[in-house]
Amino acid sequence: MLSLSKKTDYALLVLTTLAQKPKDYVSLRELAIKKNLPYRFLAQVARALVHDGLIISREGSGGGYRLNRPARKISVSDVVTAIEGGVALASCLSHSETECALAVNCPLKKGMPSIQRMVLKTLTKKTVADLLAAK
Amino acid sequence: MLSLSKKTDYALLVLTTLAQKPKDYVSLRELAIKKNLPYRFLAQVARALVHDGLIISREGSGGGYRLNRPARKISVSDVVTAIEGGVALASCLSHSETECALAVNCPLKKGMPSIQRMVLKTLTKKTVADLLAAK
DNA sequence: TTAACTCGTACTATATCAGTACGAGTTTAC
DNA sequence: GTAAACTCGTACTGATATAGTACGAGTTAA
Ligand code: SF4
Ligand code: SF4
Repeated sequence: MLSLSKKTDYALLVLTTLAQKPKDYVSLRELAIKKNLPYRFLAQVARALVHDGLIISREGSGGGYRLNRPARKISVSDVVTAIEGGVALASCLSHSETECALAVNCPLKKGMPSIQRMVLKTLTKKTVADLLAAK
Repeated sequence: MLSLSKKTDYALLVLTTLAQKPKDYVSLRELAIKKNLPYRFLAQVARALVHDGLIISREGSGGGYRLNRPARKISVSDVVTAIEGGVALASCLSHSETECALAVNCPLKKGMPSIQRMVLKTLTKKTVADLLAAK
């Protein structure tokens, strides 16, 4: 089943939650308890989002996380990239990994990038704000 | 990394190959040898495609596989469905699985279907014929 | 100084993926 | 009629990815 990872799902959940209080620093532990989610796991997710500059953290008492830019400027693609490291529908489309051995004379190779682009475009168009607006 | 499984990649490879000789029954073993791919594994993939009616098999000597309908009528979405069982960007979008415990009061739940639809639309629009045409 | 936070890495259990093993059944050619 | 060239189907296995847990260090406010 083609799907987003649970981490990515959680990430979107965190982001939409933060988007509802854009100015406040929200405690992750509090969120974890309220939603009954594993805090340590969420923390990993949140840190990845910080690392990619999607959210900002403030340490110490009274700290927490808040969005680093407006929700409408955070695309699903940004989130997938932060958490999963990007989109590569075929392994020959991945920058990091070693290229597929079949690349030479592969009847797909030429056509795949177009699909990849279209999917990526979809994920780039959809923002956290859109997710909330659909409420 | 968001990606299609290797099985799906192989499936597309098989389909584009068959699309090049739409009338002939192509031996899978021959293809496997030519492309240096694991035959048994490919056979699993091919059978799944037969099962979903994307290709037709003929047993016995001189047999093999051929497309069951024109390449432009076989979408990437069809292939993903045949091999991976579908697309469910979030687990609450899956028909078969048990629904997510967070579904009640989840700020994402309302917005996810729209993304799912858009991705699905992309995958439905792209056909095996398109993949070949990009050659 | 302690309580409420985040940061960072290492570990573990489980599920999925990728592939192999094995044998049965079907059709054509000789 | 039998051998060769195919597909069919399930069961198993090894590797990798996912979904967490464990543990402790560092930071800030009251
Ligand atoms: S080269 Fe062909 S087979 Fe290899 S990953 Fe790209 S598309 Fe798939
Ligand atoms: S309900 Fe919310 S959290 Fe659960 S799967 Fe759907 S989107 Fe993700």
